[in-house]
Amino acid sequence: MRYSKLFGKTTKTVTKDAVAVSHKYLLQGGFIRQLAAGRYSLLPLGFIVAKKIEQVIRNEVEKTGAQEVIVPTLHPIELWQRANRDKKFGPAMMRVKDRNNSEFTLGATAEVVMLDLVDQFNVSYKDLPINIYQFSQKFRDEARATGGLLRVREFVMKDGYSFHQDETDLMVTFNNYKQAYINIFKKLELEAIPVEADSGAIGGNLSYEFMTETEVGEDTIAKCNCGYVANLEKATFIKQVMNAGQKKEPLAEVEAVRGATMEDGVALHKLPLWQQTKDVMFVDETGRFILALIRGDFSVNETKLKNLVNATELRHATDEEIINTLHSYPGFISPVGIKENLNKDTKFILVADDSIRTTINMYGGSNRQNIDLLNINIDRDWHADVEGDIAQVENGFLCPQCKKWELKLVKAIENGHIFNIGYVYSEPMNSTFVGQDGTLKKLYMGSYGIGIGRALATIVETHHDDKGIIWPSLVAPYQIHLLALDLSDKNVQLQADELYEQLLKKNLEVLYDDRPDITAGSKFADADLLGIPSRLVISKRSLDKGGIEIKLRTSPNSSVTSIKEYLSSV
RNA sequence: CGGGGUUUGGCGCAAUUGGCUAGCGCGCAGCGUUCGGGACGCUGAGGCUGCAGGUUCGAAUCCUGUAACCCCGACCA
Repeated sequence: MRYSKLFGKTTKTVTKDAVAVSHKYLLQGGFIRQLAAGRYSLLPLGFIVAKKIEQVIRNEVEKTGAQEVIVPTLHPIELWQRANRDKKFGPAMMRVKDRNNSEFTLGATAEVVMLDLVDQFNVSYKDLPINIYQFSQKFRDEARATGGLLRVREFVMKDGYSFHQDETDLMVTFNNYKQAYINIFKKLELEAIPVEADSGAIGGNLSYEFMTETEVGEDTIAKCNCGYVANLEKATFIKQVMNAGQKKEPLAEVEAVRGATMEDGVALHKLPLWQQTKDVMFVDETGRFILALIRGDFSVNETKLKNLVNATELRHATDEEIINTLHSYPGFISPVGIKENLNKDTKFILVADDSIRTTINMYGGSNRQNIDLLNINIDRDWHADVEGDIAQVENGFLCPQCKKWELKLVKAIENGHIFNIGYVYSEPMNSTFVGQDGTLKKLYMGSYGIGIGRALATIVETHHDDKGIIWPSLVAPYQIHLLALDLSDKNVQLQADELYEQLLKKNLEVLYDDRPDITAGSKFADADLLGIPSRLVISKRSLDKGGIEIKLRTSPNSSVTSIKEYLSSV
């Protein structure tokens, strides 16, 4: 490609809106342009990279037996409703109507469409597993798009789906896919760690996210030197026993004129934070109140809580609700006696983090203003409806795996996600296959996604220097960046054009900077910015030295070789 | 959705006690000199100052409304 003819140019300045490095360099290099918030065009350079990433994915994924298909972008809303997905995905779904007033959703993911497709073939166990995938535009009305290509509202995703007789059968494909993803990210030179994760809106009981550590990541993962890694929504830690063995003292009521914070409680009672009860009141999407109880030095992870109590949405209860509906008082909520004060029609559940068992004689509110209770003990003074882990991991907490080292929280980008979905969709959609015994059985399902644009941006995030991008060779838009300097010199011009033609004849991917009136410095700067792996310079000077100068983007040094020699080496 | 901010040629910015023809740099086009790390000179094109309404002799500047975009948070594959 002659650079003079390439659509999309480099720019010296870039909008101040570009905060993430990848956003900045991709704009500056002419890889992408923004249309609207979270909606980007890929220019030729960006599109070539995207296609190369797709090819890497295609090659690896097909090793799992996956076959490529393509399904429509607009999905009949009824299909999503049948699978109960419209509620789970909710506001992130884009909806449109056609002229007949039929409602569609713009595909945010395609589990139900693929399941419906498979269903049409009346499959038997002999057909299974079925393993299909596509590359297609996905639409998600994200609350907030950020970081250029890192989180967008419209993007190309590779989404794969597999259908099985049972979980055992799925696990074969699932593990193959896991390996395929590991291979893909290795080839893309993205260090993506498989992390056990929450399945979120896709559903299912086992999922792995492939996380790449970067400063601009929007997810947080907990890591330990021993190798333990988990998404914050899933990560656990050792909750050390504090005073659990001690003697239980009698429950006592004391006056407590204090503020509503944990610190106020510590200051007033001169007792450790961990001995205080933390009482957080949530309301879920059904209007059910959820009192989450946890040791004072921990905090509640809302995703864990949601999963534990089967809620899809949580919000904090308002002061007004705490006073009028729950007959308690903000800052003085207590598990002791709260249920007895409720009206019959108030839906309420009391959840305790298991850390509550590591300490006794706790102190905290009494559901009345300015009165605290001392020596609160579970089982004696109150009972939890549900007990489990709802605690948020924090830096320095003890690793649950090795039980020796501290967990570190790091920022990461989720670049892929594979799900063991099970019967989440085949159940409501009644999707079945004929088993060996002749009876109908439910299809067991898995799904596997990678966002192309996000992978592209993550590569830039992790492969750049202060001058620009450094593309891994497999996904570089071109392999060779040929710079011709001194083009006013006829000889140089001739030799450069000739060299370009020769390289093309060898089927090499060459970007030829043939701009006649651009200074050397600009061409070098652009070459650094674009990040093509190997740079060739042909100029009066290089020809005087015997040929062309070769420099790799990754190296500060260059060498000169004759054109003939170079051509025979590539 | 809550908090903060921004909006002036393609990009980065300036001009507000309301007042000349809305400036500057980059970029773009033409000519010339240059030519190994973002050269220089001259010339030129390019703006309904986000949009709508209002106040005024006069609005980029004041008022009202509205939209888009960015950041933090909430949310989220």
